[in-house]
Amino acid sequence: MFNTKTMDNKEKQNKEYQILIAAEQEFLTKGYDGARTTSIAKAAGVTHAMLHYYFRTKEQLFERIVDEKFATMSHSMFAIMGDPSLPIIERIKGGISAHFDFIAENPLLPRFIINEIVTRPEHYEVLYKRISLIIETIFHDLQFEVNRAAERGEMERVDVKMILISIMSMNIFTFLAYPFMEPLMGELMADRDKFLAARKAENIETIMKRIKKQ
Amino acid sequence: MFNTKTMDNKEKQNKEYQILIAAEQEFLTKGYDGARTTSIAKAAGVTHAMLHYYFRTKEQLFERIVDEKFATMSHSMFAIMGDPSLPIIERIKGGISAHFDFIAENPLLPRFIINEIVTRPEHYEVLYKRISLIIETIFHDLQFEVNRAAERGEMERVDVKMILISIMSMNIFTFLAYPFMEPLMGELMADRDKFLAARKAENIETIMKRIKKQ
DNA sequence: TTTTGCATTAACAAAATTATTAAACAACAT
DNA sequence: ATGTTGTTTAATAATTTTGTTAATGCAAAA
Repeated sequence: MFNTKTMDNKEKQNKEYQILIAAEQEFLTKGYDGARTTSIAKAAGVTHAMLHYYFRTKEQLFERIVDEKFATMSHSMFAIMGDPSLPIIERIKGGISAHFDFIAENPLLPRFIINEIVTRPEHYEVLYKRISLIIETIFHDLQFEVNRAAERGEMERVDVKMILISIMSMNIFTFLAYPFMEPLMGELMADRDKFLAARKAENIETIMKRIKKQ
Repeated sequence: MFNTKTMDNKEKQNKEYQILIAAEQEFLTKGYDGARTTSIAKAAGVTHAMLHYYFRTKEQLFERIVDEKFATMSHSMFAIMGDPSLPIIERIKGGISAHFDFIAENPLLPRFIINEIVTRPEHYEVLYKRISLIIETIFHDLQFEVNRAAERGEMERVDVKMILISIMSMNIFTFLAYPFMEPLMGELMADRDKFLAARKAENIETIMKRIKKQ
């Protein structure tokens, strides 16, 4: 969603903003190639000339959405970091949970980002640097804590990078592949919230068992 | 890849087959919307009128690729089942490894399937039934073995469905998000094979710890 | 009130993409 | 040789989608 704090009500109701909202939905669900500027304009309740008036080209409108979604992705990754004031085990537990919740609120984000990077490598440079920075921050801090805890015999001395990948894999895949899991889960899937709660618990349990001292 | 056993050399060199090969590559990397029939024709070394002569429409050509890729996905899922003659722990270990290797040989498959299902729900019905069948087979058999082993105290009594999701999550995400991991992994990523071997080992280790008796 | 600047509309142009057709060609059986 | 069948090419049609423009409105500043 777009920065609502710096937008007053008038702005929220104006056409430019409506176009952004509609574009976000269209690009997230259909990707750049599948998105249609006419369809965005229609959903926003404006003529498609208006769309071009405000954003010039489909490409420029898309860039606006990409920027915003990359920022959201950064936030989601920071969520894994957890609360540094907690003991390391609790901290990782909380990080997994927070990351899961973040993706749950942005379920279309992972597919969008993955597709963008794979099919439009020109975006890669900017994202690469952004991710590197995040990873440096999270990784060094966490690995330091993990090493200390391992020395105290509280947990295994694990490679935090590997653990981070496993956490992201399990959390993100839940939403990427949600449509496939219906036939797999049967009854449990009937209630989406129930299923997600069970998956979150399972992901936490899996990582906890991976890092706990045997 | 297309059934090469029933195709002699003459057929392999013919235009229809070349179009299929080119279409597979184009659709897998760019998706339906991003793919261009002219680009497929060019890559196949035929005029684009030839493409329409053989396959009538882009849609029909695409269906051919979808059918083939859905079949490949089925095979990948069966790989998780492992060798039923082995003890359950070894069997699951082998299943994870085989599944990982299968995806490694078809790294574009997961993104293609996920995008198809999300953006073209009309395919969902056929896939739903196909997955259901596979899952029934794999799940019942594995859960039965797991329950027996759990009674003998050899492992935890886990929900096999949850374990299957975790395995697929970690194996598939490795390839879905491969481009993102470069900044995360640094040196290790320099050698792709080394990284994949490390990831496979980590996925196996994670699941083993999850199911082993504490 | 005039001017200025942005917003809006409708019509249209341009480009890209998919699809068709008519005619030429080749292989081959009769 | 002739007719039949399927293949190939070049040209072009049709459609879809993106982008532009000129005219008009409208509200606030000068």
